[in-house]
Amino acid sequence: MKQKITLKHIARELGVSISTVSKALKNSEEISVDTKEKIQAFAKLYNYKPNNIAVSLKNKRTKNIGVVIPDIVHHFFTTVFRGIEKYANGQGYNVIICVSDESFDKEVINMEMLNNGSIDGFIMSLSAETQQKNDINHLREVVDQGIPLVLFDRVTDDIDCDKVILNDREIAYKATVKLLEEGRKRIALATTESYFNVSEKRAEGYKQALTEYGIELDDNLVLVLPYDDIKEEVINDFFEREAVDAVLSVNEIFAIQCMSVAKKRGMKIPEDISFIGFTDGLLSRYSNPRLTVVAQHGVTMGEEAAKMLIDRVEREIDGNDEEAYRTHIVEATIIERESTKN
Amino acid sequence: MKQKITLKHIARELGVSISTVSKALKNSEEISVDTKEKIQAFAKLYNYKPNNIAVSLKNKRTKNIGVVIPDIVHHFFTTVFRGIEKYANGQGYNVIICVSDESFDKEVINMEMLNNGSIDGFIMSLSAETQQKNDINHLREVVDQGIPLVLFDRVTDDIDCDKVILNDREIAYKATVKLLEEGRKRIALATTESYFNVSEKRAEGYKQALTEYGIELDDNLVLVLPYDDIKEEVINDFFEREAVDAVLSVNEIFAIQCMSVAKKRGMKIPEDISFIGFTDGLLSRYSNPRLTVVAQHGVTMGEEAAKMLIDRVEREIDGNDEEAYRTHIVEATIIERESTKN
DNA sequence: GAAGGTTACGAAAACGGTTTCGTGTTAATA
DNA sequence: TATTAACACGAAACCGTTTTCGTAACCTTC
Repeated sequence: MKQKITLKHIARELGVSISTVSKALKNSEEISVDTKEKIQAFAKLYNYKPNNIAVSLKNKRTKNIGVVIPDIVHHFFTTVFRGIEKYANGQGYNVIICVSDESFDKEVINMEMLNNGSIDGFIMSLSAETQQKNDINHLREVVDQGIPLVLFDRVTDDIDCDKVILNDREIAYKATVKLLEEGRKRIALATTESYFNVSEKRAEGYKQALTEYGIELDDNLVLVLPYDDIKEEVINDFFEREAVDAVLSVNEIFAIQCMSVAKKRGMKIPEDISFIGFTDGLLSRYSNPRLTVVAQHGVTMGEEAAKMLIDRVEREIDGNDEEAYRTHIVEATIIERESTKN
Repeated sequence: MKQKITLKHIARELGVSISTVSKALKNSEEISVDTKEKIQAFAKLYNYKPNNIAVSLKNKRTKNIGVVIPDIVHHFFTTVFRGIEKYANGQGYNVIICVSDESFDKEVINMEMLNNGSIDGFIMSLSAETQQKNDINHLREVVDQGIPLVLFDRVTDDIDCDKVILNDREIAYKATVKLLEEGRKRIALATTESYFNVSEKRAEGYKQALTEYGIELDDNLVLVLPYDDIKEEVINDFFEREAVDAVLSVNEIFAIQCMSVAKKRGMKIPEDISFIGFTDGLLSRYSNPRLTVVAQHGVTMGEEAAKMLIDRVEREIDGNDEEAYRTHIVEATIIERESTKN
């Protein structure tokens, strides 16, 4: 078991000082070519790698970014994370990830765990509970400390920082219009229980489209489902109660489940009823019929978030601090598959 | 923007030495109650948090663990990661994750990025390419350096370290037996192209069961599919060519796709044909019919891997180094749903 | 040959903690 | 009153780097 080698070891072994070794390995002009070659060869031979922790302490930057998300076993967050990781690694940054599990307390604890010098900045999407309570003191604190923060998807207007969001309202509007253009009259909205800002925005788009097409809003057509453990009866009762000829769903699970119930009730898709869901995950791709979806381009969102964060981190280092906060909007697209008419 | 406060600040402000502050905050007996109270109150007021980087440098341990996996947008790995993160966070460890994207080079680069003092140990699952080449010098190197390493799922026999694996052979055997007990005679195996050790083990179990039931092995019943971009025709041709009354699939995607083709060919599930897939993901749960699966208990695997790693890290610190390497076997279970007979 | 300029390197401070050891003050004891 | 022990704290080393500054030794130049 060979221990990691340090500057000190090299210096002692070669009979020079630590500073000389450090400079030589950075190819400093200060050191003679002979000495540099000797030191570099030795370092290479023993596979010297600077200790990152020491460098971090000295430089006051870690090249780590902290990601706090509500869930990882979830297609959208996974793809966003993929984007973050991809961009960050490309820039030589590592990614430390913590999962809040939709819990406010865990979110706070996670942030505290990371906010002790371990990271250069945060990328976050708020937990359900945080959004409900709208308690964002933990975010305020990091912003006040001057630690760069980028919020994505589940953001809050109450905090001033960089953000990456989807054009939720517009795309929901477009999706609804698409259903209307198919001739659908009674379009249901399958949405979440607790109030996520994204669900709200999607509902706005949905309503706007209906209104523009002269269709009266009917609250009975809004089906609110719990985040998990969805009972099929609930959906069945809904279909029993309401004559529905299309469903716009804020996620793919709701859409798939509604589709499944509709099929069981003998409805033909897309002849009798159309479906559009948010999130272009595996479920949509392999469902029967394949589900028309709103692709959220998670990877793009992640890359953009990482870019915004890293740009700001590096700007801070260079001293050009005061750049205004931006909100980047990622354009969702509709992927037409078999659950809607063409 | 208030800067983070350090021991030095507190010391200066309170007119004591840094050592006194450090000790007071650790509630050392050496410091008088008065002084301690004063210092602790001050620290609390200014929300003092020790700088993790400095502590890491001093202690030579980071309380970070590095996870390198082939893919994150993949249900199984995601659940394992969830388990790792859960256990690790509970023990006060953070998790840095890198994705190798099934590429050998990226795997090596990722490990090098982390192996410079940033982490106390690795948890890994090998990339497809690494398994193909069976080039494991990068693993050897970290093991030689005495850095704890835990391999899970996609492991190699050629490296001596802690491992967490599934009882792949046995569970594939059981699944096949289940199909045989249903009276199935021509059981297909849908498997991957490149040779993953897990696919191989599953194939072994499959073959063993057939042999024990006196059924001659027929290589024509083994359907090898590419990892992505599967063409439906390939599967259709397979069904056209071979009379198949059951399919055991090494993952859920293959199973779902085969099921979809079988349905299109007019076969009744599970009357005419049964399906069992590995991985209890969303696809299986929401497919039609719902797919009977082998649950790999990813969270358990992740927790176990994290536990093994952290135990070893902490043992090393305490000096009781030489504990033999273990291989923990997680028992998969079969979840019966609608794609098999009861 | 004195003044000034390079060259090539080392000493030391700094990053923010932890920890060992030394020491001045006070209290207890003989 | 002298000795000693307990108490409360500070100095300093250390973790592994980076970086500033100082300085011998040599080289120019007039």
